[in-house]
Amino acid sequence: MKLITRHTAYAVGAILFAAKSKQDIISVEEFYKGTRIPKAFLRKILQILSKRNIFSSFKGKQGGFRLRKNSNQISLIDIADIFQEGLKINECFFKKKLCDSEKNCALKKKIDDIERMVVKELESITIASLLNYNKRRRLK
Amino acid sequence: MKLITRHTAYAVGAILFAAKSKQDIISVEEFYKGTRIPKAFLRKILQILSKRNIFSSFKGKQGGFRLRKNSNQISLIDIADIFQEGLKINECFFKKKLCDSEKNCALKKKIDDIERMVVKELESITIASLLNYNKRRRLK
DNA sequence: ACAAATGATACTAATATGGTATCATTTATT
DNA sequence: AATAAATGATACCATATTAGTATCATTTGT
Ligand code: FES
Ligand code: FES
Repeated sequence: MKLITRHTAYAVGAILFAAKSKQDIISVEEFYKGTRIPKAFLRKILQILSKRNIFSSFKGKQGGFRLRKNSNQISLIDIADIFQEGLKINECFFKKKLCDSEKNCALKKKIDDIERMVVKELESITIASLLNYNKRRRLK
Repeated sequence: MKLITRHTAYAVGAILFAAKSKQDIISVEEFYKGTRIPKAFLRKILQILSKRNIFSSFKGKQGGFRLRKNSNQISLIDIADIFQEGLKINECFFKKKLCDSEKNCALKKKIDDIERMVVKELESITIASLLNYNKRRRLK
Protein backbone atom coordinates (compact mmCIF):
# COMPACT_ATOMS: atom_id res chain seq x y z
CA MET A 1 0.00 0.00 0.00
CA LYS A 2 2.95 2.18 0.57
CA LEU A 3 1.72 4.66 3.10
CA ILE A 4 5.26 5.95 3.31
CA THR A 5 8.01 5.94 0.71
CA ARG A 6 11.66 5.16 1.13
CA HIS A 7 12.49 8.84 1.24
CA THR A 8 10.28 9.19 4.26
CA ALA A 9 11.58 6.07 5.93
CA TYR A 10 15.19 7.10 5.35
CA ALA A 11 14.49 10.55 6.67
CA VAL A 12 13.00 9.02 9.78
CA GLY A 13 16.04 6.80 10.08
CA ALA A 14 18.36 9.78 9.91
CA ILE A 15 16.33 11.74 12.40
CA LEU A 16 16.21 8.82 14.80
CA PHE A 17 19.94 8.46 14.52
CA ALA A 18 20.50 12.13 15.25
CA ALA A 19 18.06 12.07 18.13
CA LYS A 20 19.85 9.16 19.73
CA SER A 21 23.33 10.54 19.16
CA LYS A 22 25.04 12.56 21.86
CA GLN A 23 26.93 14.37 19.14
CA ASP A 24 25.88 17.90 18.29
CA ILE A 25 26.69 18.31 14.62
CA ILE A 26 26.73 15.20 12.51
CA SER A 27 28.22 14.93 9.03
CA VAL A 28 26.75 12.91 6.19
CA GLU A 29 29.65 10.52 6.55
CA GLU A 30 28.70 9.87 10.14
CA PHE A 31 25.05 9.50 9.31
CA TYR A 32 26.08 7.00 6.73
CA LYS A 33 28.11 4.94 9.17
CA GLY A 34 25.14 4.86 11.51
CA THR A 35 22.39 4.10 9.05
CA ARG A 36 23.98 2.63 5.91
CA ILE A 37 21.61 4.65 3.81
CA PRO A 38 23.35 5.31 0.45
CA LYS A 39 25.48 8.36 1.03
CA ALA A 40 24.52 10.53 -1.93
CA PHE A 41 20.87 9.86 -1.39
CA LEU A 42 21.09 10.46 2.30
CA ARG A 43 22.79 13.73 1.62
CA LYS A 44 20.00 14.93 -0.60
CA ILE A 45 17.48 13.94 2.00
CA LEU A 46 19.34 15.81 4.71
CA GLN A 47 19.55 18.88 2.52
CA ILE A 48 15.82 18.82 2.03
CA LEU A 49 15.23 18.30 5.73
CA SER A 50 17.41 21.34 6.39
CA LYS A 51 15.45 23.49 4.03
CA ARG A 52 12.37 22.44 5.88
CA ASN A 53 13.88 23.35 9.20
CA ILE A 54 14.07 19.89 10.65
CA PHE A 55 17.83 20.20 10.71
CA SER A 56 20.07 23.21 10.64
CA SER A 57 23.13 22.77 8.48
CA PHE A 58 26.72 23.93 8.73
CA LYS A 59 29.02 24.20 5.80
CA GLY A 60 32.77 23.80 5.74
CA LYS A 61 35.11 21.68 7.72
CA GLN A 62 33.54 20.17 10.81
CA GLY A 63 30.20 20.96 9.26
CA GLY A 64 27.14 18.79 9.12
CA PHE A 65 23.62 18.77 10.41
CA ARG A 66 22.09 19.42 13.77
CA LEU A 67 18.60 18.33 14.68
CA ARG A 68 16.60 21.46 15.20
CA LYS A 69 13.54 20.18 16.93
CA ASN A 70 12.73 18.08 19.88
CA SER A 71 11.88 14.51 19.09
CA ASN A 72 8.33 14.94 20.29
CA GLN A 73 7.83 17.90 18.00
CA ILE A 74 8.40 15.87 14.86
CA SER A 75 5.72 13.53 13.65
CA LEU A 76 5.63 11.16 10.73
CA ILE A 77 3.15 13.38 8.99
CA ASP A 78 5.70 16.20 8.90
CA ILE A 79 8.21 14.02 7.16
CA ALA A 80 5.72 12.35 4.86
CA ASP A 81 4.42 15.76 3.89
CA ILE A 82 7.85 16.78 2.77
CA PHE A 83 8.64 13.77 0.64
CA GLN A 84 5.25 12.55 -0.48
CA GLU A 85 3.49 15.01 -2.65
CA GLY A 86 0.54 12.66 -2.88
CA LEU A 87 -0.53 13.27 0.67
CA LYS A 88 -2.89 15.86 -0.68
CA ILE A 89 -6.35 14.48 -1.14
CA ASN A 90 -6.97 12.77 -4.47
CA GLU A 91 -9.05 14.16 -7.25
CA CYS A 92 -11.68 12.40 -9.28
CA PHE A 93 -10.53 8.89 -10.18
CA PHE A 94 -12.63 8.97 -13.30
CA LYS A 95 -13.11 11.56 -15.90
CA LYS A 96 -16.61 12.26 -14.71
CA LYS A 97 -19.60 10.33 -15.93
CA LEU A 98 -19.66 7.70 -13.24
CA CYS A 99 -20.85 10.18 -10.69
CA ASP A 100 -22.83 13.24 -11.61
CA SER A 101 -20.30 15.43 -9.89
CA GLU A 102 -17.19 15.10 -7.87
CA LYS A 103 -19.02 16.68 -4.99
CA ASN A 104 -21.26 13.72 -4.37
CA CYS A 105 -19.09 10.86 -5.51
CA ALA A 106 -19.54 8.11 -2.97
CA LEU A 107 -16.28 6.38 -3.75
CA LYS A 108 -14.25 9.52 -3.45
CA LYS A 109 -15.96 10.51 -0.24
CA LYS A 110 -15.26 7.18 1.39
CA ILE A 111 -11.66 7.03 0.30
CA ASP A 112 -11.09 10.58 1.41
CA ASP A 113 -12.40 9.64 4.82
CA ILE A 114 -9.90 6.86 5.11
CA GLU A 115 -7.10 9.13 4.02
CA ARG A 116 -7.99 11.57 6.72
CA MET A 117 -7.84 8.75 9.23
CA VAL A 118 -4.42 7.80 8.03
CA VAL A 119 -3.20 11.36 8.25
CA LYS A 120 -4.44 11.58 11.81
CA GLU A 121 -2.60 8.40 12.69
CA LEU A 122 0.60 9.60 11.10
CA GLU A 123 0.31 12.79 13.09
CA SER A 124 0.21 10.79 16.28
CA ILE A 125 3.45 8.98 15.58
CA THR A 126 6.29 11.16 16.77
CA ILE A 127 9.98 10.49 16.62
CA ALA A 128 9.86 10.36 20.41
CA SER A 129 7.24 7.64 20.30
CA LEU A 130 9.42 5.59 17.99
CA LEU A 131 12.39 5.99 20.30
CA ASN A 132 10.29 4.96 23.25
CA TYR A 133 8.99 1.91 21.53
CA ASN A 134 12.50 0.66 20.96
CA LYS A 135 13.59 1.55 24.45
CA ARG A 136 10.74 -0.34 25.99
CA ARG A 137 11.41 -3.45 23.93
CA ARG A 138 15.02 -3.40 24.90
CA LEU A 139 14.20 -3.72 28.57
CA LYS A 140 12.56 -7.07 28.31
CA MET B 1 -1.56 8.80 -0.95
CA LYS B 2 -3.25 6.63 -3.46
CA LEU B 3 -5.03 4.08 -1.37
CA ILE B 4 -6.63 2.83 -4.52
CA THR B 5 -5.35 2.89 -8.09
CA ARG B 6 -7.19 3.73 -11.25
CA HIS B 7 -7.61 0.05 -12.03
CA THR B 8 -9.49 -0.38 -8.80
CA ALA B 9 -11.57 2.74 -9.27
CA TYR B 10 -12.48 1.77 -12.81
CA ALA B 11 -13.37 -1.71 -11.71
CA VAL B 12 -15.64 -0.25 -9.07
CA GLY B 13 -17.16 2.00 -11.69
CA ALA B 14 -17.90 -0.93 -13.94
CA ILE B 15 -19.36 -2.96 -11.11
CA LEU B 16 -21.53 -0.07 -9.99
CA PHE B 17 -22.76 0.33 -13.51
CA ALA B 18 -23.64 -3.33 -13.78
CA ALA B 19 -25.30 -3.35 -10.39
CA LYS B 20 -27.51 -0.45 -11.35
CA SER B 21 -28.36 -1.77 -14.79
CA LYS B 22 -31.49 -3.81 -15.31
CA GLN B 23 -29.77 -5.57 -18.16
CA ASP B 24 -28.53 -9.08 -17.57
CA ILE B 25 -25.50 -9.44 -19.79
CA ILE B 26 -23.60 -6.31 -20.64
CA SER B 27 -21.02 -5.96 -23.40
CA VAL B 28 -17.85 -3.93 -23.17
CA GLU B 29 -19.36 -1.51 -25.62
CA GLU B 30 -22.26 -0.93 -23.31
CA PHE B 31 -20.05 -0.59 -20.28
CA TYR B 32 -18.12 1.95 -22.23
CA LYS B 33 -21.18 4.00 -23.06
CA GLY B 34 -22.13 4.02 -19.42
CA THR B 35 -18.78 4.79 -17.87
CA ARG B 36 -16.56 6.32 -20.55
CA ILE B 37 -13.66 4.30 -19.26
CA PRO B 38 -11.28 3.71 -22.20
CA LYS B 39 -12.64 0.68 -23.98
CA ALA B 40 -9.54 -1.45 -24.33
CA PHE B 41 -8.56 -0.84 -20.77
CA LEU B 42 -12.02 -1.48 -19.50
CA ARG B 43 -12.06 -4.71 -21.37
CA LYS B 44 -8.90 -5.92 -19.74
CA ILE B 45 -10.26 -5.00 -16.37
CA LEU B 46 -13.49 -6.89 -17.01
CA GLN B 47 -11.54 -9.91 -18.13
CA ILE B 48 -9.60 -9.89 -14.92
CA LEU B 49 -12.75 -9.45 -12.88
CA SER B 50 -14.19 -12.47 -14.67
CA LYS B 51 -11.23 -14.61 -13.86
CA ARG B 52 -11.69 -13.60 -10.27
CA ASN B 53 -15.35 -14.55 -10.32
CA ILE B 54 -16.77 -11.10 -9.86
CA PHE B 55 -18.34 -11.39 -13.29
CA SER B 56 -19.15 -14.37 -15.43
CA SER B 57 -18.42 -13.87 -19.08
CA PHE B 58 -20.08 -14.99 -22.29
CA LYS B 59 -18.33 -15.19 -25.57
CA GLY B 60 -19.78 -14.75 -29.00
CA LYS B 61 -22.58 -12.65 -30.33
CA GLN B 62 -24.80 -11.18 -27.60
CA GLY B 63 -22.00 -11.98 -25.22
CA GLY B 64 -20.63 -9.85 -22.43
CA PHE B 65 -20.40 -9.87 -18.69
CA ARG B 66 -22.87 -10.60 -15.93
CA LEU B 67 -22.29 -9.57 -12.37
CA ARG B 68 -21.94 -12.72 -10.38
CA LYS B 69 -22.28 -11.49 -6.86
CA ASN B 70 -24.69 -9.44 -4.91
CA SER B 71 -23.65 -5.86 -4.40
CA ASN B 72 -23.33 -6.36 -0.67
CA GLN B 73 -21.01 -9.29 -1.17
CA ILE B 74 -18.39 -7.21 -2.93
CA SER B 75 -16.24 -4.88 -0.91
CA LEU B 76 -13.53 -2.49 -1.98
CA ILE B 77 -10.93 -4.70 -0.43
CA ASP B 78 -11.86 -7.50 -2.83
CA ILE B 79 -11.27 -5.27 -5.81
CA ALA B 80 -8.18 -3.59 -4.43
CA ASP B 81 -6.75 -7.02 -3.67
CA ILE B 82 -7.09 -7.98 -7.28
CA PHE B 83 -5.49 -4.93 -8.80
CA GLN B 84 -3.10 -3.75 -6.15
CA GLU B 85 -0.43 -6.23 -5.39
CA GLY B 86 0.97 -3.87 -2.79
CA LEU B 87 -1.83 -4.54 -0.38
CA LYS B 88 0.38 -7.10 1.19
CA ILE B 89 2.15 -5.73 4.22
CA ASN B 90 5.44 -3.99 3.49
CA GLU B 91 8.84 -5.35 4.29
CA CYS B 92 11.74 -3.57 5.89
CA PHE B 93 12.06 -0.06 4.51
CA PHE B 94 15.78 -0.10 5.15
CA LYS B 95 18.38 -2.65 4.52
CA LYS B 96 18.72 -3.39 8.21
CA LYS B 97 21.02 -1.45 10.47
CA LEU B 98 18.54 1.14 11.64
CA CYS B 99 16.70 -1.38 13.70
CA ASP B 100 18.37 -4.47 15.13
CA SER B 101 15.79 -6.65 13.47
CA GLU B 102 12.68 -6.33 11.44
CA LYS B 103 10.79 -7.97 14.26
CA ASN B 104 11.10 -5.05 16.60
CA CYS B 105 11.23 -2.15 14.21
CA ALA B 106 9.07 0.56 15.68
CA LEU B 107 8.45 2.33 12.40
CA LYS B 108 7.39 -0.80 10.61
CA LYS B 109 5.15 -1.85 13.45
CA LYS B 110 3.34 1.44 13.52
CA ILE B 111 2.89 1.65 9.78
CA ASP B 112 1.68 -1.92 9.65
CA ASP B 113 -0.93 -1.04 12.24
CA ILE B 114 -2.22 1.77 10.09
CA GLU B 115 -2.31 -0.47 7.05
CA ARG B 116 -4.40 -2.98 8.90
CA MET B 117 -6.78 -0.20 9.82
CA VAL B 118 -7.08 0.83 6.21
CA VAL B 119 -7.73 -2.72 5.11
CA LYS B 120 -10.47 -3.01 7.67
CA GLU B 121 -12.06 0.17 6.39
CA LEU B 122 -11.87 -0.97 2.79
CA GLU B 123 -13.54 -4.18 3.83
CA SER B 124 -16.44 -2.24 5.22
CA ILE B 125 -17.12 -0.39 1.99
CA THR B 126 -19.32 -2.56 -0.15
CA ILE B 127 -20.68 -1.84 -3.57
CA ALA B 128 -24.09 -1.77 -1.95
CA SER B 129 -22.97 0.93 0.45
CA LEU B 130 -21.74 3.04 -2.44
CA LEU B 131 -25.05 2.64 -4.23
CA ASN B 132 -26.93 3.59 -1.11
CA TYR B 133 -24.85 6.65 -0.56
CA ASN B 134 -25.76 7.97 -3.97
CA LYS B 135 -29.37 7.03 -3.59
CA ARG B 136 -29.64 8.86 -0.32
CA ARG B 137 -28.06 12.00 -1.70
CA ARG B 138 -30.41 11.99 -4.62
CA LEU B 139 -33.46 12.22 -2.39
CA LYS B 140 -32.56 15.58 -0.96
C1' DA C 1 -20.67 -18.08 -43.42
C1' DC C 2 -20.33 -14.14 -40.88
C1' DA C 3 -20.27 -10.75 -37.52
C1' DA C 4 -20.10 -9.75 -32.80
C1' DA C 5 -18.46 -10.79 -28.89
C1' DT C 6 -14.63 -12.29 -25.20
C1' DG C 7 -9.74 -14.75 -24.13
C1' DA C 8 -5.04 -14.35 -24.08
C1' DT C 9 -1.19 -11.86 -24.42
C1' DA C 10 2.32 -8.85 -25.94
C1' DC C 11 3.55 -4.36 -26.34
C1' DT C 12 4.01 0.73 -25.47
C1' DA C 13 3.63 5.07 -22.81
C1' DA C 14 3.57 7.84 -18.85
C1' DT C 15 4.63 8.72 -14.23
C1' DA C 16 6.66 8.18 -9.83
C1' DT C 17 10.28 6.65 -7.17
C1' DG C 18 14.90 5.82 -6.09
C1' DG C 19 19.48 7.05 -6.67
C1' DT C 20 24.11 9.18 -8.59
C1' DA C 21 27.29 12.75 -9.97
C1' DT C 22 29.20 17.22 -10.33
C1' DC C 23 30.37 21.83 -9.70
C1' DA C 24 29.96 25.80 -6.59
C1' DT C 25 30.49 27.66 -2.08
C1' DT C 26 31.74 27.90 2.70
C1' DT C 27 34.84 27.33 6.60
C1' DA C 28 38.21 25.25 10.07
C1' DT C 29 42.84 24.28 10.20
C1' DT C 30 47.63 24.72 9.16
C1' DA D 1 47.03 32.08 1.80
C1' DA D 2 46.38 27.30 0.71
C1' DT D 3 44.05 23.24 1.51
C1' DA D 4 40.82 19.91 2.66
C1' DA D 5 36.42 18.83 4.43
C1' DA D 6 32.15 19.82 4.49
C1' DT D 7 27.22 21.31 2.52
C1' DG D 8 24.21 23.80 -1.48
C1' DA D 9 22.25 23.45 -5.76
C1' DT D 10 21.08 21.01 -9.49
C1' DA D 11 21.12 18.07 -13.36
C1' DC D 12 20.97 13.64 -14.56
C1' DC D 13 20.12 8.53 -14.82
C1' DA D 14 17.81 3.98 -13.48
C1' DT D 15 14.11 1.31 -12.06
C1' DA D 16 9.54 0.11 -11.00
C1' DT D 17 4.81 0.77 -11.20
C1' DT D 18 0.80 2.15 -13.33
C1' DA D 19 -1.87 3.11 -17.25
C1' DG D 20 -3.23 2.04 -21.59
C1' DT D 21 -3.28 -0.04 -26.61
C1' DA D 22 -3.30 -3.51 -30.14
C1' DT D 23 -3.67 -7.95 -32.12
C1' DC D 24 -4.69 -12.55 -33.01
C1' DA D 25 -7.34 -16.58 -31.42
C1' DT D 26 -11.68 -18.50 -30.10
C1' DT D 27 -16.57 -18.81 -29.36
C1' DT D 28 -21.38 -18.32 -30.60
C1' DG D 29 -25.96 -16.39 -32.25
C1' DT D 30 -28.19 -15.37 -36.53
S1 FES E 1 -14.59 9.54 -8.81
FE1 FES E 1 -14.89 11.34 -9.97
S2 FES E 1 -17.00 11.74 -9.92
FE2 FES E 1 -16.68 9.91 -8.74
S1 FES F 1 12.44 -0.76 8.74
FE1 FES F 1 13.64 -2.53 8.53
S2 FES F 1 14.44 -2.96 10.49
FE2 FES F 1 13.21 -1.13 10.71
